[in-house]
Amino acid sequence: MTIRTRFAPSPTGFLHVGGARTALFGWLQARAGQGTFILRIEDTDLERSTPESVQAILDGMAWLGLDYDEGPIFQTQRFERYAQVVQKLLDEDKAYHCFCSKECLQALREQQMKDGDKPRYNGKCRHLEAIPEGIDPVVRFRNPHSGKVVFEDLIRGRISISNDELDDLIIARPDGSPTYNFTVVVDDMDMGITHVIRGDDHINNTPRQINIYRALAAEPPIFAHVPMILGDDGARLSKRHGALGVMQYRDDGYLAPALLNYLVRLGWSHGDQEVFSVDEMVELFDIRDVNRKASAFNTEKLNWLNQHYMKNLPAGEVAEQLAWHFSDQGISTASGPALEDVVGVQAERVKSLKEMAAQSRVFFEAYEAFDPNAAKKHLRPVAAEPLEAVLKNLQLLDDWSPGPLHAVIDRVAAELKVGMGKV
RNA sequence: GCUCCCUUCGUCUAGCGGUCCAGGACGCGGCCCUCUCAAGGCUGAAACACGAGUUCGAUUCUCGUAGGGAGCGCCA
Repeated sequence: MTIRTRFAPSPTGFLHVGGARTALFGWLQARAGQGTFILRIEDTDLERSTPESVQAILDGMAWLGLDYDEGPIFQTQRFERYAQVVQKLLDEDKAYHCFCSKECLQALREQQMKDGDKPRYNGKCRHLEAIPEGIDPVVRFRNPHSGKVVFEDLIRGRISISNDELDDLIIARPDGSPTYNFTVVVDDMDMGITHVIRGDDHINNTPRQINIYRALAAEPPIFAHVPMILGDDGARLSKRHGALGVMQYRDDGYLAPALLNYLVRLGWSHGDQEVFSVDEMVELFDIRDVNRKASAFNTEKLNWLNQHYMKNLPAGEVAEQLAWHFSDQGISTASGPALEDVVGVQAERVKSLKEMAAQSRVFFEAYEAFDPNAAKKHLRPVAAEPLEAVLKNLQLLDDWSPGPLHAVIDRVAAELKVGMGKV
């Protein structure tokens, strides 16, 4: 069987680390089996979906190097297909129109909660003889009343829930637009998805989705529900509490391979190995080895990995990323040492590229100001002033020349009795 | 409230009945190296949530308890 996986975010914000890890797992599973990885944008919520979010997701995935073979496929472009399937279910009496008002359903829910029951639709419109006038109905899926749904989750193991816990969910709104639990099924079915790898907040939706597959006479895919990621403090990682978009990590000076490595080790391991190249991940990863419990994001460890990659990746590769930070910080690197050399000297002193650029600023300014060929005559007053004092104090000014960078760094640092972070 | 799910050092994890008075990594402490800061080497403290049961033997299997999470939308 050729593996087909997909990542299906809804474009209502940036790509955060939790989503990125889910995408990574799906991507790895596909790459490992020479399968296909598909990107699908779940934008059926017209209210909250934005083109900016779509772009943010695309940017995030591109930065991480998670390339997809098919897509992006937008659900909003498949409304015709959904309508067709809804009609089919209606024709086969596997779905029905429901005329209950939102208010009525709300009242029902409250009553059930009050009685200590699990709120669910009571099936009032299941067998309606008279069709009420003047109401645009929703369409509900006729869920089986008896029996239970059992499935083998690749990560959680066997999960079973009895059908009487489930109610008849709405698959189409009065205006005909489809709802999530229905579109996922139709899409995954149409796209031939073999492994559905998604966040474990979807576990509870899975049984009802399986019922829809059955109604459609389709074989359900294999499911793998990955646990969520908690914040540094162990609390839920939410947008307003520490959740950052992956591009923020780029801006903060992290290398994509470091973030990827960190993310893959969060909830997954291969013996005692900590460092994985992308190729190794592809070779060793198996979704079945993913842990069940939620894990807390640990920035300290990410920092360690980031530095590891700054030191061990080919300097040229790191320099490319570093260049972005120099320009981001408005530092001219026109004159001065080669960026590869900066990486070579600075990598073991800082935790991020952003820091590396910031701390190298003084040297680039020095090079510019003390250019032996031209700058001797016109020291740039503003930038050169404090630096000049430092160098004079170090008696470096006389013999200054763009020599070995690390010697200068070491002498400046020694004089100031601090790490370069303070310079 | 109801249903489903989770539980090894502070954190990420190894462990798939005896090899575990529980191993690795980040972080933290100490020592060494060193003109500073790092980096590097060595080293130390630090965990099987609790209670029953199964078993000759449980971190590992079963069941409870406690704690945590998710879902219960005409959101995805």
